[in-house]
Amino acid sequence: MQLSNSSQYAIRILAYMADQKDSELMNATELAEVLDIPYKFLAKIMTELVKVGLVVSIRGREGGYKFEKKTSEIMVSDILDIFNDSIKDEQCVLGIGFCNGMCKCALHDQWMEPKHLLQKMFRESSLEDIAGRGCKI
Amino acid sequence: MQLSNSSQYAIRILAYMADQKDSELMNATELAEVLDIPYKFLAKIMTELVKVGLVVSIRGREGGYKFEKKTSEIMVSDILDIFNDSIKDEQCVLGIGFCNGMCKCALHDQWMEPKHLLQKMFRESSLEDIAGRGCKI
DNA sequence: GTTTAATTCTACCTTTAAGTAGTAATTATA
DNA sequence: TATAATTACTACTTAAAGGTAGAATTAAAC
Ligand code: SF4
Ligand code: SF4
Repeated sequence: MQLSNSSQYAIRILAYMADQKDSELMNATELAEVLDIPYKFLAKIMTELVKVGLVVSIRGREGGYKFEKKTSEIMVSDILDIFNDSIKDEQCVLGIGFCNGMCKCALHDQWMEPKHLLQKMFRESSLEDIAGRGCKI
Repeated sequence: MQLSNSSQYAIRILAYMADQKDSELMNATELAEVLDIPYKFLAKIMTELVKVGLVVSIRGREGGYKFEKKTSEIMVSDILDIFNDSIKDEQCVLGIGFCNGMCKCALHDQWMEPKHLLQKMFRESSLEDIAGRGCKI
């Protein structure tokens, strides 16, 4: 009942980047150091973020990563999607989900409300919301 | 963002057992067959359920498993606890949770409500509630 | 052009969850 | 007492996630 490591790292990376508005371009070495994420693993994650178009990479000397879109337009759910961690509409709490609407277990209806709250939270919170408070996550 | 396989299986097993009130004692072979869970894996899970005292096992010929407590007294969260899948009070949505109360990200407060709903749901739903509807989960 | 600081790629290693196999122990029943 | 049916135990294998290493590639700077 938790996000994958990759999602957690990705969120922390992007939130940190969003915080450093002044220095547009951030390199992997610094990110890994300050966020205490294994350098190579971070690089792997960054590559995925680039592939999916959230950030762009500038290769070569003086290179680094920067946002492709405004941080207010990048939602947490966009990040979770990449690592297949977002909550699908049809997802059962238990993860079982054979049961059809006709024959519901006691949890079925109770799950709707927290599910919607979570989806709303992930879909409506942008990186700008998460960062921009002067504190690291 | 999902329960482990073991938790899912355990819930399905116990829910099925709860449904079969007539035949008190259920054996692993039948459970594995009807629930379509690998026999050996099921046996392993059952051993854990026995260890933790949710069910008792009768060994030897004509043996099997039966509940130790009333199914109305076994809560979903009791099962999740066994496989370390329940939602801890201090658990952050993102799973990060370095952040103290002083410096909260935008998700921090939004997470409280769905978290409490989920905890309540797991803690207050018994096996009797989940089963007893004539449908398999 | 060469050097150098940076990203990217491919392939591998490690750890944990999931699943399997075989055998020992237990007990009702014939 | 022998047999068959059943759980318990120990150890292994497989699959997936998490993480690492090193070479290849890129492009600024000199
Ligand atoms: S009825 Fe229960 S087990 Fe089935 S899909 Fe709904 S919540 Fe999941
Ligand atoms: S502030 Fe955000 S990241 Fe930190 S513990 Fe709270 S929810 Fe988690």
